[in-house]
Amino acid sequence: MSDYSLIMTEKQEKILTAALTLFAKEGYTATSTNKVAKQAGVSEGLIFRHFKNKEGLLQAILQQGEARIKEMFIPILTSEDPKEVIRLTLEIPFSVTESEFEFWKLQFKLKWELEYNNPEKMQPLQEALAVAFQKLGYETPELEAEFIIVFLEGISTAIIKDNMSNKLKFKEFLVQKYKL
Amino acid sequence: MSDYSLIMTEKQEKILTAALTLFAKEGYTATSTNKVAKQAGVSEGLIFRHFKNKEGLLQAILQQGEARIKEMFIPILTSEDPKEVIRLTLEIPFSVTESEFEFWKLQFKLKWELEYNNPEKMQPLQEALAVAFQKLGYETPELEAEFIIVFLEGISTAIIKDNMSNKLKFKEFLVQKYKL
DNA sequence: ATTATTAGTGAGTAATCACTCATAAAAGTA
DNA sequence: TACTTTTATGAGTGATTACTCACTAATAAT
Repeated sequence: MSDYSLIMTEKQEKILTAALTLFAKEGYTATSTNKVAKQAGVSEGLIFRHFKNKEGLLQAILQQGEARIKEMFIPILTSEDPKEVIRLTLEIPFSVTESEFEFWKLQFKLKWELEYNNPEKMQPLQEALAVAFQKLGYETPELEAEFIIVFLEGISTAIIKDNMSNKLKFKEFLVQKYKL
Repeated sequence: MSDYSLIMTEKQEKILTAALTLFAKEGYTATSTNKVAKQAGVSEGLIFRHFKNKEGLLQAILQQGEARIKEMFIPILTSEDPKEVIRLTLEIPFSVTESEFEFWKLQFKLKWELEYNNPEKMQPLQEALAVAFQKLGYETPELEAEFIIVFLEGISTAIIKDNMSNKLKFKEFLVQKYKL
């Protein structure tokens, strides 16, 4: 995976923004580079000048987004309080801001559209959860941690697809369930 | 949604089988009708004779598969034993047979690729779960039911993507968690 | 001021897309 | 057997695809 410079021209950023929006809404394969160019108000050729090809454009988007996601994990991975680790983890899908929403949706789409499979991205979080459950005296902390990770996939999907009856109530329910 | 006859020629079935395999593996949009025809050993025109267009082909696949899925739900929805209702529900993703696996994968892909969104498909199951949890004296049976439905999405994803460390152990863990 | 480098354009290209259609083979019916 | 209907083919079509390239505009370096 090659790196993309952080210094960008105005048009380069407009391409990335337009592509993220369209990829998240219509899907990567279904979005043509022509469409991206029009949305960004840019000639189609410029996309290939800056990002080499369509896949390079996608990689640039992913690189930017993943850097932002990693920052979200820092407070969880550095916390010493086991209950806080669990609470912060469960809160992740509820705290996805408007601006990050598109990127989250894109990631879920890509998981199924391409063989963009990286469960190891959740590994550090899962290990932190296992430690937390152990501290709290749970019998099988590793399984409890895996349970949460698996569950996280479900909540995220429900939230992104807007299939959750009442987010706040559900969140309170989770807090109660784990006595956080 | 139009109906597709259950009586089919040999080639018609070969088209459906090939399309299911390819759609599940490569995705609906990314799979060309030309590819389907070649995999089925059939001329491309035949697809359009039998299924009108590419979307009709997809609908025929979904119609067949959904009928099979519905049958899987019958024993759960008719059971009087609340623990059995919960146990059978949690067992669903673990009991997806080899032949049904492709269809399950396709459904998950379509959920993100197209706006093929139908959470109401799970509604009867969710209601049955709510009744079950109420019978067992849970404080908030509706939220417990929603919890299971949300969780089901996570387990199914993990199993389809083969991200589960040990299916059997995890299943036992769930049984213990709900004292089934 | 001159040169070199980068940013940006837009017409053009081969390949692929879903889909049509004229025609033929096969199957069903009388 | 003769006729009708259905099944099947495969070449062909216009639209769209990702991508190239010759060229110009702007910026940076000497």
